[in-house]
Formats: sequence, C-alpha cells, structure tokens
Amino acid sequence: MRYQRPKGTADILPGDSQHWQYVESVARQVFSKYRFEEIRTPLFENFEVFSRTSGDTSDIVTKEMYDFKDKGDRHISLRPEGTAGVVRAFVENKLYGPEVQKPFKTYYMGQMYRYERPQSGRQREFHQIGVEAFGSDEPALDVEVIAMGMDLFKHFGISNLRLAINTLGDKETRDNYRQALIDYLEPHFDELSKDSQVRLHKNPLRVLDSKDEEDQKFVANAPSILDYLTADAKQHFERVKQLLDALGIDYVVDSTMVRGLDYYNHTIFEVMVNSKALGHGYTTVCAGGRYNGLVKELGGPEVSGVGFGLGMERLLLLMESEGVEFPEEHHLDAYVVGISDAADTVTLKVVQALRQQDFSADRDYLARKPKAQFKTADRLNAAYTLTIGEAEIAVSTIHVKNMVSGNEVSAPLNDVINDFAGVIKGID
RNA sequence: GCGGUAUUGGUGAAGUUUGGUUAACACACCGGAUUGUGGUUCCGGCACGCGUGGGUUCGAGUCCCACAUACCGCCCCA
Repeated sequence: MRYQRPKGTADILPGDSQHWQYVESVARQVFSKYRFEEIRTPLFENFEVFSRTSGDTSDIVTKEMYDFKDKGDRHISLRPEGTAGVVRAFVENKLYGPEVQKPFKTYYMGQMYRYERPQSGRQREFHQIGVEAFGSDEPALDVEVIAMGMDLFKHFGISNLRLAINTLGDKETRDNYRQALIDYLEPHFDELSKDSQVRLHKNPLRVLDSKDEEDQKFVANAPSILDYLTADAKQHFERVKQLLDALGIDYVVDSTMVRGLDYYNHTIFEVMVNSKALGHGYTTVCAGGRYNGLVKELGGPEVSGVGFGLGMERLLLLMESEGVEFPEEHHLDAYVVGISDAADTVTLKVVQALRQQDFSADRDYLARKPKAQFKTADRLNAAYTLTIGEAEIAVSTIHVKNMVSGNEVSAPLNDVINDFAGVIKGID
C-alpha cells in the first residue's frame, strides 16, 4: 500500500519553493515600507474563536471547518482564515493598550484549512497572506490598506487589475437594507433559484452574489445598499473614494459586492484580475474590508480594524500564467572534480573551504568517473570547475577552469583554500 | 455534500473505439565510444507493468463494480 498525501494537500517541492520564497520576500518588503510587522499565531484555536467571528450559521463554520476534540476534551479548530486568530492575539496580548502605537499594523502568512472540495487553486490546506490594521476609524486607513494591496500586486508584476469597492455601512444601514432587499425579493420568491430561496432569509445579501442567470435579472433591479447608508456610513464611504482619487488609484463601485463572513462593515474591496488561469472574466485575487466590532466580539474594547487577505496558491497560478519572471536562485560557484580515491579527502576539504569563503560549492558523492563529473558540473551550471587528481596532489596544486570563458589555470592548492576570489581574479 | 471527466515509467505520453499472446515513440537519467574536462553526435540500459481492490472471460491496460486521488461545474469561498 502506497501512501498518498491527504486529499486537498500539496507538496511544495524545490523549484516551486523558490517561487514561494520570492513571493513571501516581496510581500515582506512591501509591508515593511508601510510599517506593518509580522505576527505569527497558532494554526489552531479554540473553536469559539472562529464560530464567534465568522457567524455561527455561516457555511465556513457549519461545514468547512476542521474541528476536533483534543485529548483534554477541548474543542479545537484548524484556522480557516487568518483574521480571527490575529484579533484574538490582539486582545489577549492587550495590544490595544496605550503603550502600543495606533494604528497597530500587522501582517501574517501561512497555512489555513478548509474542508471543501479541492479544485485548481483551492485546496484543503492552503496559504494566505494577510494584513490587519487596528485602532483607527479614519477612512485614510482604509485607503492605506487598499493602496498597499495594489502596491503589492504591482511588485508581484501583475497588471490588468481592477479594484472594486463597496460599503456595507454600519449596523443600522445593514438592518434597513436587509429588510428592503427582502421586501423586494419576496414577491419573486417562486422565481428565484433554489439556492437563493434558502439564502433569502438566512443571508439575503448573498442573493446578490448568485451566479444564476435568472437571479441576476432580479438583482439588476434590486435596491442598492448605497441608497440606505446612514449619514455616517455615507460620509465614510465618500471620504474613501475621495482619498483613492487623490492617490490616483482607479476603482469601480460595485454595490452588489458582498462578503461571506459576517464580521465586515463599511468599506469592503476586492482586487480582481482578468486571467484565464483563474477562470473566465474577472476573478478576485485579494479581498478585504473593515471589521469594526470584531475586537469587541472577542472580548476586547471597541477597537476597529481593517485588512485584507490573499490566497498564495491562486496568486502563484496567476503569476505563472502571466509569465512573471522569478529570480533564478540556484547559483553554483564551483564544482570540484576529484579523480581517483586518493582525491576524496582533499576534494571534500576544498569544497568545504570554498563554502567557508561564502562560495556555493559541490562535488560528486557517487564515486563516478571524471567524465561524468564534468558533465554534472556543466549541468549544474557551475561557474568554475576545479579538478584535483593524483598529479595535482603530488605538487599541491588544483586545476581551475572558468566554464564560461573556458580559461583555465593551475593554482596552488593553498591559494584556493585561502583566497579563491584572488585565484579566479587571475583567470578572467 | 451533488454532478461530470480522468488516472499507463522519473517526465510527456501511444495503445482503450473492434479484449488476444514482446506495453510504441520521445525527453530525462545511467553507462560506453583507448587512459583526467563539459554543452554536439553515435551505441546500449531503463515499466515484476498499466491508481487500488474485486468481478466477467479461455484471455483485460482495454469490459463491469467499489474505493482513492486529480481536474471541471454546483454548494461555498475568494
């Protein structure tokens, strides 16, 4: 019986892992410019951390969460998303305290788990990069987060982006709008798709998101949430738009955009891209928004937050299909060819000496013939091939060849061991 | 959770329509072409075997069933 990795998981192998590292390092650099700092929270939390924040009836809680009882009978959940854990840490460590600069800006990257049917770019274990900023209601912070998201994609080398924004307003706005939407859709109940019929009372906003063509006809004429904004909500949203304009960031307002998680309010946004890699038309690669009230929900004070998250797997698919060039990482400075058993010891010493001088170096470990070793040096794209055999050992020298120019010299063994940089300077 | 398609070596795969006896071809890899210098060329090697387990049959990679996994669509999410 052969072992297989669990359904919906992936091995990220060398070659691929370079791409991951590149994306992560670009993200760290960008975040650092905006003064966001990394936070690392547990991969699992108490079940309630997620059920409280995502909504008890949300699908993510009722059927997509990996949850279990541990040996101490604690109800544990693998994190299905990043925000809840960060908020929990924010509260538990009292990062809302006076000694912490506001807003508190942080980012995370790591595994998330959802029990769902795997598809391309959607796995049960997947990875997200996300940011959160706590402690300011100012629209300027919403805009900083959005601007940073757009900046991030620019650094990833992705263009053809579309920024869609909307507002869910405050609680009063949502309550009023929810009722208006129900009032509008109720008369058409029988004409709605089955899924939407269920959604109508459970979460009517989600009807707006329906992919059913029939539903879309009703949605087109549905009341807009923008007409139900309270004065405060409207002012917040207007300011966000003004600031985006001021920064020259293009956007479209999509009043039908909604969120699957219950904790969002006010500004929500999605970065969308038109790429065949992720399906037809514009699809979302990054989503975020404001979540005032979430901190309080988890036992903290009334502190607001805003953030976004993006899926690594989808991002990498996108970058690969857009032909983004990843930096070549596997440079090999020197390959040391040892001829005959007599050379084994000295070959190892040379390789190790080169590494001590900060050169990357490698050698053969299969006792292969010179011919095969030279082939390997070539295939590994070594900048220099060093050769040492009985003839060299006898007079304490080593042969050094520049693989690009073909120039070669015989150098004193000690020079290579102590100052390889000086030796190669003499060749080129 | 529902529906569809697929699963052959390290890789890409032919073969499955019309079940028949040695699983094509290519790439990669390994070895060799007179002794210690590469990228070309030539020669040779490389599936106890067709996802797993059952079944039908004189005979199955080719037919049937179950399971697993991947991909696509739905739910969901983004």
